[in-house]
Parts: sequence; structure tokens; C-alpha cells
Amino acid sequence: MRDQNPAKGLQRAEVARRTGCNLETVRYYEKVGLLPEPPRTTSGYRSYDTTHERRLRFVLRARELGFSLDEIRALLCLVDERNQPCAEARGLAAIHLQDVRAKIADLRRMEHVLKDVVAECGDGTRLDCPLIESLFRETAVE
Amino acid sequence: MRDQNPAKGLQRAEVARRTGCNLETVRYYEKVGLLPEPPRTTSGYRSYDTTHERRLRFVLRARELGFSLDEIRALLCLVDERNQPCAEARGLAAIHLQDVRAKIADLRRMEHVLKDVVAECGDGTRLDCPLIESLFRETAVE
DNA sequence: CTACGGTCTGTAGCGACTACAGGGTCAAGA
DNA sequence: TCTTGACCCTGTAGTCGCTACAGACCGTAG
Repeated sequence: MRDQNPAKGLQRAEVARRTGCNLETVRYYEKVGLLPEPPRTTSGYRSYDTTHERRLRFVLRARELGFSLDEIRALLCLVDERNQPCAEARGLAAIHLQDVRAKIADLRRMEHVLKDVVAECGDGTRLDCPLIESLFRETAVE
Repeated sequence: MRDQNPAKGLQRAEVARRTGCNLETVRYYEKVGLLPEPPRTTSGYRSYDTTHERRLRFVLRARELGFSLDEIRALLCLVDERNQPCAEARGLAAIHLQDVRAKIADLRRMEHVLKDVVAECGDGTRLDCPLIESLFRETAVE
């Protein structure tokens, strides 16, 4: 086992294990500026502290809610500025909520059609396949 | 105006206009083998006929239903084989339907949380932002 | 004859990762 | 002490489904 003394800072695998985030993803977030570059040991290893982990958790949680990395950048910016960010944050979330609802609506349309064609196919012994026929027949959007 | 005589075959822009599909997308579908390479005029221009257009519409319709290009490839393969493909097609659609339902479930979870935090934020005049606080607090998946 | 639109090819970009390759570091076991 | 093997480092290329060029060619209307 490697050094896990918190006084010395966490290494990548430890942070990854604690947050459930892929190592490569942590590095990617640092590269695109979502997470600060952590200090390094003399041999060049990254050394994380709890503030890094806290910020990573914020990013991961926001990803779970479907925010894009750009949106998360904006949210983190609000966090860092600390000037009553609630209105702006609320605005970002409200826009994102609209996006989520639009995606749900799209998927529900797909679900509806798929459910119907699967049902029409029955046990799959038909010579003409209703699914394939319907794909040839209809085009929803012009 | 360019040649639109159907006897001479359609050019790309014409097919694109008739199907609502981007020109570059048609070319992309040809490149990845979803659509056959159409015959060319002496000067190298692509010349489409109605079977090309029919196949393109099939692809576009399947995309509207959320099928991946790989899935569409499989569906087209079933179409071309013509050996009572209904059972296999039904299977592909059923799997895809599961995926769609899983995505809907994910998005509904997001929607629920977002709706709540946006409501909690109220008019955005709060000093502590419930959205930002909740992003720091919770991590759903480990 | 020239201007302007279409078409051609090939390549690079997007977002959000993920997966290497090819090397360095470090601690534990023989 | 030496080796083994697990971890870390950097950089790059791949994924999916397009989209957007660049730089060239073609073809027709004025």
C-alpha cells in the first residue's frame, strides 16, 4: 500500500477511489481548467488536499445532474466570486432544466414509437416487419 | 438553377433539400458505409436515384428514433438479407427501447432534483444558494 | 469571358471522456 | 542490493455523429 497519510496529501488513485472518478478524468478536468493544478511532490507527483476533493465532488455532482463542463465552469466561477451568486446560479439551472425537459420529451416520443412497433412485430414471425416498413415509410421532420 | 431532371439523377443538394439532411451528412454516411456510393457523372459528380433517397430516409428516420449508426447498419443488413428479419429487427428495437427508457429515467432524476433546487432558490436573492450548496453537499453515486 | 455558385477531396474540430505508449518513481520482498 | 510490480508522469489518438473548413474543379448565366 502506498502513502495514505492525509497530512502529506492524497495521490491520484486515492482521490479517484474516494470520489469514484476515473483517474484520467481528474487529469482531464485539470487540463480543461475545471480543477486547479495541485501542488507536486519533488518527484512530480500530484498531491491533493480536501479542497481539491471538494471541488472535484462539486464537478461530479453537477455532471450527474447533466450540466455541461462549460456550465460547470460558470457555476464554479460564481462560487469563486462569492457575490450573491444565487440569481445567476438559479438562471443556469433553470436553462438546464429546460434542456433536460426537452430531451425527455424527445426520448418519450422515441419510446412511444418504439413501443408500438415492437408490439406490432409480435413474436417476430411475420414476413413483413412493421419496424422496417415504418422506417421506410415515415419521415417525421422535413 | 441546376439540372433537376429526375431522369438524369439528383445531385447532392437536391437530395439534401428533399430529405432535410445536411450535404456533409450524406457524404459522411457514404464514407462510413451506411449508404452506397452513388454512380458518378463523367466529371465526378454524384448522381442519386430514388433508391438512394429511400435508403437515406430510412437512416434519417432511424436516427430520429435514436438508433446509433451501428444499429442502423444492422437494420439495413437485415433489410438487404431479406430472410424474415422481423425477429432480429424486433430484438434490436427492444434493446434500443430499453436504452431509451433508461435515459428517460436518468433525465427524470435530473429533472426532479433541478426542479427542487430552482424552487428553493426562489427569486435568487438569498445569500446562500441552495443549488451551489447542494452541489457541494451530495454525491449520489460512489 | 468572367463571375458565381455548386461540387469534389481531405482534414480538423466539437464534447467529454477513455485508452494507450513509453517512460519515471517508489516501496516491499528475496 | 536488486528486482518486481504497482503506481505515477506526459502526450497523443481514439470514440460518436456529425460539421466546417481549405483548396481545387466544374458548369452555367449574364
